[in-house]
Amino acid sequence: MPKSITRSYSRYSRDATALLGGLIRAARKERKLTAQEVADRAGISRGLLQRIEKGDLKCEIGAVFEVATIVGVPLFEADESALSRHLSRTREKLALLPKSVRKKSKTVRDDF
Amino acid sequence: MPKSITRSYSRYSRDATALLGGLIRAARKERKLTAQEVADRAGISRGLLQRIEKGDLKCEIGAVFEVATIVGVPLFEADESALSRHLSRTREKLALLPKSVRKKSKTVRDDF
DNA sequence: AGAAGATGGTCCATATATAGACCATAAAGG
DNA sequence: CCTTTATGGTCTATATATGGACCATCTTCT
Repeated sequence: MPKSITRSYSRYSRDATALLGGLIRAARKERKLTAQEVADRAGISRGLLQRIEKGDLKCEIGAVFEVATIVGVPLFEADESALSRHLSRTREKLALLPKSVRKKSKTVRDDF
Repeated sequence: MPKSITRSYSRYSRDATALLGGLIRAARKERKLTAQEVADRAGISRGLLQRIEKGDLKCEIGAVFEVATIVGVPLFEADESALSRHLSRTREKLALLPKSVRKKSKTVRDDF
């Protein structure tokens, strides 16, 4: 990330991340799990878990999803098999779409 | 991340990330958007977008969610207001839960 | 109230994700 | 078919996220 960039995020993205973090924290407490315990199970540090629960946008998605899985917050589909099926269907669908998106048709009838 | 750790992820996390990436790619193509266009709009590099669409677990969640938002893949709730409401409810719920999770009650009646 | 423990924050060193340039290939469209 | 351009990959430098230690404060339970 050379230029030292401060990335901007839409409200939707921020809300979604904050919501996910909140759900994780709530789920963790309902299950009476310590931050340290969950962090250990996820193979991350307690500090990172705190940031995830706070809705920090700059955490790796793998860590966030892993924690969500551990405390029982469903992503997309509740069960694994449903998710797998959905994944397969998406792959099939993707196979049908054009491989490349053509942009420069140019002369797009902006002539009048 | 001192110790040079290769993080392990559950199948569920991997599938969820792959699914999200696939949905993003499918949505992008349906909308006839070039990888470069979406990357520019999201303020990220084309390379990162490729990794996101491939379901790379080590991308920052903010970038992933931002791209999803741009191409129109819904996170949690479809519309923003619903998401905001859900967020509020989660915050309220969280306020009711105990602030700390006690673990060492010890002497948990394992004595018999 | 006191003790034990959980949480939240800071700081630093370092592993690593990212941007950007580059190249090769493939695919769309004229 | 031939041109154009989108895609996918590699490589490098650098910005930065993370782990770990530390500390202060607050909670819970006795």
